[in-house]
Amino acid sequence: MTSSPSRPRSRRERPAKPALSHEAIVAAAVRVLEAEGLPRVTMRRLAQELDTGPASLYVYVANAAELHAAILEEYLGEVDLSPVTAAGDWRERLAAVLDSCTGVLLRHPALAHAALVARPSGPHYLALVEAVLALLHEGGVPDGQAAWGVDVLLQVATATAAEQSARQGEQAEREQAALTDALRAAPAATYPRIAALGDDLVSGAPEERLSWMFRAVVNGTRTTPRPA
Amino acid sequence: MTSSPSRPRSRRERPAKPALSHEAIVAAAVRVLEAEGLPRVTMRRLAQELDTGPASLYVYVANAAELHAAILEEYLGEVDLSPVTAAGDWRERLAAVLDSCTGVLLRHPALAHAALVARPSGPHYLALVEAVLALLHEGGVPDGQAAWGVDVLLQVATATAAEQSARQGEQAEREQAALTDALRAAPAATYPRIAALGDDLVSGAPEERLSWMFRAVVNGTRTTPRPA
DNA sequence: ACCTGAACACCGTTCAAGT
DNA sequence: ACCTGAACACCGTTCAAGT
Repeated sequence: MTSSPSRPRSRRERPAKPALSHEAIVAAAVRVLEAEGLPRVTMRRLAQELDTGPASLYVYVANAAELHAAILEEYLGEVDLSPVTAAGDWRERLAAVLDSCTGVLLRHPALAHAALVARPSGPHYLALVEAVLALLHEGGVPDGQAAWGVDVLLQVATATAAEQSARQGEQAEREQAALTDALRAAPAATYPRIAALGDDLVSGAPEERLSWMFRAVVNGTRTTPRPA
Repeated sequence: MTSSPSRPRSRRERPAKPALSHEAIVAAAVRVLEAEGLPRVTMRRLAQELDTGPASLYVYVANAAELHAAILEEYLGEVDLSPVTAAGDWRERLAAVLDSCTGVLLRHPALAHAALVARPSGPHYLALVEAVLALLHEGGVPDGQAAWGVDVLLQVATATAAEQSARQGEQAEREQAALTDALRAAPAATYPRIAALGDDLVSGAPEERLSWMFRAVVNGTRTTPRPA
């Protein structure tokens, strides 16, 4: 955000050469992500966006992985935490927070994938952990179980988004079809339970399944004591 | 490593130019994976290993992602399914199968990561699904819940391995330390629950936590009815 | 002291041209 | 018909050299 050195304009089309900084790089990354998708968020593309060479970015960012984590932190701020203080059943409000989290990750597919690799530790991530812990506490879940349960819950939210987002495009649809076919064609002699359950294995809308998953994991967290 | 064209040998050090096939490519991939790690399992490296150009591989493999899925299928054959027919508590035997699955994925780190992206559908994967279903059935878990539960269980096994394997190397250790610090330093005013739980959030050995996770998800699967 | 051009060592995938 | 050399369009990261 440098000022134009010649004549000032009330509204410039684009800042000629914004000063480099960690913040500016993350902002550029978000811009490119929104406009061109995460595969294009590369050090080189970002350098181009910031009108410099790729080497310059390494003054502010350790590597590409750290950058991905920073982008993730940024987006975690979009998770709707209002259900924490809303009225209603704590389970439903917890599911709402987790649904929002999955939704944010799904909105920018490959981001979810980054979420599994990079462990964030910024304020937005902490706020999300706090929200889940607060709702588990409200539901009377013992502290020790809540402490470990928050991990599984966020993992399910993240992994589901990562899976879903990976299964986009024609190739992934063929893979999904291959799995459905393989399950249906599984011989009852070798795979009796698969045969017995049949289409039930792939039944239900994704949201329905995800919602059940969250409830199941919450119930498990509530009822499973930690080892002594 | 070409064979000498002059005199024949009873035992060549290495086949001069193995015939190309999907099988041969996967075998070469496993070889390179074991010797050099997954980052080196690239189309180009494999082509070199098979003494040809990268373009030739595309006659037998659609793309790099499909190849990763094939490698994963291969390794899933190493999962120990013997607990299915062993004696003892079904929960413990189910945990043993899932532990073995996580173990296989952890043995070759980045493989787990591929497992989240590529949905396999080969016989080894089906056998794993069958094993989990059989044990849930033995435990009296209703069919519908088992059908959806197997997804969460394998997801937890996979995601845990992916997380763990991503957290290797110096950089990842610093990230983990940053998270621990951030949790400890979280001000009680903004993050009361995090502050209340303290070190409990990062307590326990990884295996202990994983074992608890499996038990919690199994319990949740057993007790959470599917929507009508 | 701070920044970066240019290079190093790679990628996946395609396609025209060979056998 | 089957295979592939060479090219296209990229990567992340480093470091010597500039200002």
